[in-house]
Amino acid sequence: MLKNYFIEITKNAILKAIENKELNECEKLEVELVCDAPKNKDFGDFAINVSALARSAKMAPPMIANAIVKHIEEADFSINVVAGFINFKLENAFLNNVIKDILNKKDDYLKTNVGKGEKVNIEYVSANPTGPFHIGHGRWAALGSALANIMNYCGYEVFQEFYINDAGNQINKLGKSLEVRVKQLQGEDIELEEDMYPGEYLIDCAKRYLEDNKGLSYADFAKQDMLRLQKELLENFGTHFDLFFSELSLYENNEVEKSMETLQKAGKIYEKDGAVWFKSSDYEDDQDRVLVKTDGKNTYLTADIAYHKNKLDRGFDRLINIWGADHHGYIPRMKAAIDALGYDSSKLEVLLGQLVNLIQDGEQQRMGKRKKMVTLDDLIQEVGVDATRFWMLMRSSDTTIDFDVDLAKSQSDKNPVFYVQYAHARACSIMRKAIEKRIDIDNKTELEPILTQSEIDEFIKNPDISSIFENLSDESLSAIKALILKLEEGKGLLANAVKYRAPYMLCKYLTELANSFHHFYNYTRVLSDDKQDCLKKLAIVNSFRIIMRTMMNLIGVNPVEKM
RNA sequence: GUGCCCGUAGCUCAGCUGGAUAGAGUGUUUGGCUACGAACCAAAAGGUCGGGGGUUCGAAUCCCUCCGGGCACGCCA
Repeated sequence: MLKNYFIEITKNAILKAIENKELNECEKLEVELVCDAPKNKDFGDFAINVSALARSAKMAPPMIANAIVKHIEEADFSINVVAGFINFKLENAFLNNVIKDILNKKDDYLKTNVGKGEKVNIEYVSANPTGPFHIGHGRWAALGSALANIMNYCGYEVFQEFYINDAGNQINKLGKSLEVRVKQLQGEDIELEEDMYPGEYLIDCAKRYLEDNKGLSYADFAKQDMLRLQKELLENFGTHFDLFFSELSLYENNEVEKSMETLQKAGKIYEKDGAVWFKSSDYEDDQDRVLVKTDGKNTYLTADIAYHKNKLDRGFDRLINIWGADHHGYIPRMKAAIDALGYDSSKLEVLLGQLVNLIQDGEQQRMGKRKKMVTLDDLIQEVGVDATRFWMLMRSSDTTIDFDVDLAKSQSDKNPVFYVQYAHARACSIMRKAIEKRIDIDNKTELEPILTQSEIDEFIKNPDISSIFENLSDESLSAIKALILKLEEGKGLLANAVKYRAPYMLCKYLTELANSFHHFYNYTRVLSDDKQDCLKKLAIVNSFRIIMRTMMNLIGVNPVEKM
């Protein structure tokens, strides 16, 4: 990465300057120098601010900068100093190397080994199998799968998991609700009771039950039916799980019992008021938690402890759970349980996402509290998978999303995803045009294509685009430089997105990159009869296409070639 | 009351490991298609970075405090 390259150079120069007594010793030599693009492009392409050294070196920032610069040899770049900033301006050879590198590594160009092979389990969505997903689930599905993709791409060994909450009381309720719906279809005069599931989706489920109940109970049939629908939707939404883990199986395999025993042996369990308690207040939790209720049934936590033990026993170095912010109070007890079981709770990382508010008819609605709620399925039908995913991912997960359904429908073509896809499709179109036959407008005769695919392939093997930096307009030249630098930025950006578990950074980057391309396109004619010139510019277009599709694939948005 | 998240342009949001003139999309106004996709580009206008204090050469960014909005504080899942 270019930024790190300049930081290295600068650090070495600092050492030399100190050696020559041109710079006072500074304690904060190990300070992290930050390299960024200057606000003002006239200063250069990258800038390092040395003001951070000012205090310990007891020198004014400009003097420090000048002392350092003496020890940097200009190569493919030039330097100028403004105040405490050392500005680097790239020469053309630098840009040429970026293009060469991208065309050489193709879809692997953005890879950095951040993960170092660490085994990570990402658990997300994990809904009850009692009905269709609401829009909020869509956020977790998009976030989890995008995070899994970028971590996997950057060197983690990622395993994606969905925990099926199929053991609780809600399954009985689901079964009873289905029973009523079935009997209604059979003509019985019977109504749903107060605490049953009112959704009309169970009517369809009842129809399927009547067609073929497979010899299952109402509850089992409904559960399997709902789970099947959920799985279908998730796959359709570009979200793939390696494992759907059943809560019920923890009971069937006695794993709940075993983890309870482990806690017992650790002395972290006691009885009080007819219930069994976990002494989570021995850790960071502010109070103890019930594991077995007075009615003899387990709480949700009890099985969840066994589940996390199961995950840890499978040898993951790290567990990432994606939870809605409404579950944040649950974190301390889960961490306490992991510690009490004898594992390291720092292996558990909980990514809290703020909720999605649904706005309908100008009114805010609480998720799942209304009968006529909009499901994720409805939304996808209306605006499509790509637009939905992009919309869910483009905001930091720390921000509550107000999802105005009507706005999303009416303005679906204003969704930034189309801007991004358009840029990619445009680039693809240019690539196509280059090898297609043309029509001469004046004579209405057919002309041979400008280039053949094999000519392009040959050029791409060892591209040299240096010469196109001559003979271009100022606008065109600066647009090309900006585009190439933006392409190069992708690698560092992706590494950061992984580090901060923040796929939204990719959306922002994609929008910026698309803008750089559109800008470039506007000032630079790519196709012409000059074959060599064409090949060089196509190399840039192709590089753009590669970075674009790599990033889009990572967030699960389809890099369409035509639209 | 306690804990967590948020408060930045009319609206939706970036920027928050402290650094140059606080950015983008959208909306408004204006200019740009006889050549590769105008679903595009460019320009203008638009700001007490919620208020106040503090640390610092320097604060949207760190600390304290207050205000406003959201979420959670179950023997629900």
